[in-house]
Amino acid sequence: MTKSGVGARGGSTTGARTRERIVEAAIETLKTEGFAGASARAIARTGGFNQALVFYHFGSVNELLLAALDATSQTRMARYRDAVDGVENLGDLFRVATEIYAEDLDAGHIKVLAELMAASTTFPQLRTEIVARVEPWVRFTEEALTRHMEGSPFAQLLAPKDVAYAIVALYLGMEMLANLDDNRDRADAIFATGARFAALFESFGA
Amino acid sequence: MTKSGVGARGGSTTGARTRERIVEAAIETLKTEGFAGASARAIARTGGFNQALVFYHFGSVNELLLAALDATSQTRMARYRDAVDGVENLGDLFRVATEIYAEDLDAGHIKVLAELMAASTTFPQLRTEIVARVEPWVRFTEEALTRHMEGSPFAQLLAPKDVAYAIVALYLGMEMLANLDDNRDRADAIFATGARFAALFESFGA
DNA sequence: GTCTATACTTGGATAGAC
DNA sequence: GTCTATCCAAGTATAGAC
Repeated sequence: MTKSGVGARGGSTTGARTRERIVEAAIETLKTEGFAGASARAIARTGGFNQALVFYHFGSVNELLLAALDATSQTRMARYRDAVDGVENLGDLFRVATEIYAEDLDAGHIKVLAELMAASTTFPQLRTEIVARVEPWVRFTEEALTRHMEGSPFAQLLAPKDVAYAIVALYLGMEMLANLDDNRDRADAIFATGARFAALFESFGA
Repeated sequence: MTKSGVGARGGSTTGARTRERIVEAAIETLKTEGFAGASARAIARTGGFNQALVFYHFGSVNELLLAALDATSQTRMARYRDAVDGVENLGDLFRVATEIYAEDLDAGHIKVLAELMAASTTFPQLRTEIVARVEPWVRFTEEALTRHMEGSPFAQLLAPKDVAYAIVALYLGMEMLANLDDNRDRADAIFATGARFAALFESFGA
């Protein structure tokens, strides 16, 4: 509703840059302080700007947080798309997924999503919005799987849609667990296990 | 710190029953309103008692919420232990896990944990406490797996500890996703896929 | 478009009556 | 051990100056 005046010229006005700064600060605060700590005041403190700007540019804190989720999702999706592009087989897919996931974990990208998902219990208005932002990830995973599972003898056993859903769930769960004990090793071990499995699959498929 | 006077006789005084009522209300509120909605006042409203009792009996809201997590964890652990007791093979294990997980999802048992895990980002004091309460679940899963994977040709490929960690992560993630879109079907599909896999494993092992 | 000031609300927590 | 009353801190959101 409340929007800054970005003209039809498409140039980035000062207002648009401020919006970006606010979104960045929101992401950072969400990562380090969690949802309950991501108040307008805390976000403003993080970004070094005025608290009232949040409401001027985004109307409410929750709307800002959704914009923050949009921003991370977009950059992360681009990264994943790019990385998955050069993949030739299921083993490669696993290796690539392992690497990027390590990035995610270190940088806390998934945390933004996880925090907002948990918060959507308290703020039902968030739910629909978040569903719409999770769905592309399930679809992306499903498509990547479909491409590389075709012809595999496991294709009949495993519906890509289900596997994709499970993988997204696993990512979320690992993020939560890893953040809890500050231990990436176990997530790494899971990927290693998955990789061994993928290798096994391919030996059957050959 | 602040504790009600439960005497050495072990009988349940009125104070002890009130504690229980508060814990139950906390669980209920956490499930329906989420962490951000689980204020002392909201919990008191749910349980029909006075808000000040939370502080008298538990010192702070967060300490109450941890007590709530303890309570659900205990009853759920008992349920899982009981159900897994009669299991003879990996296929059974899957069937049983599927059934109880459906209960969890419907009743929102895991939600209590998921909400508190997300909140632990904001309240670091919660973290250590929650780690201690997650660990038994990983261990329980690991032990159940170890019992039924022995002798399987996959035992060398899959370290029970890693698989257990992955399963706990998967449970958490599925809970979050299922609550998001109010759709249990996909979680069911994942279990069904897992069951087909377990059957495949056993056909190899026989 | 950004800042200051402020109104309003909710929640944590305690004191003191019962 | 429970309730009423209250204090205080923090947060959302808006009005109005700049």
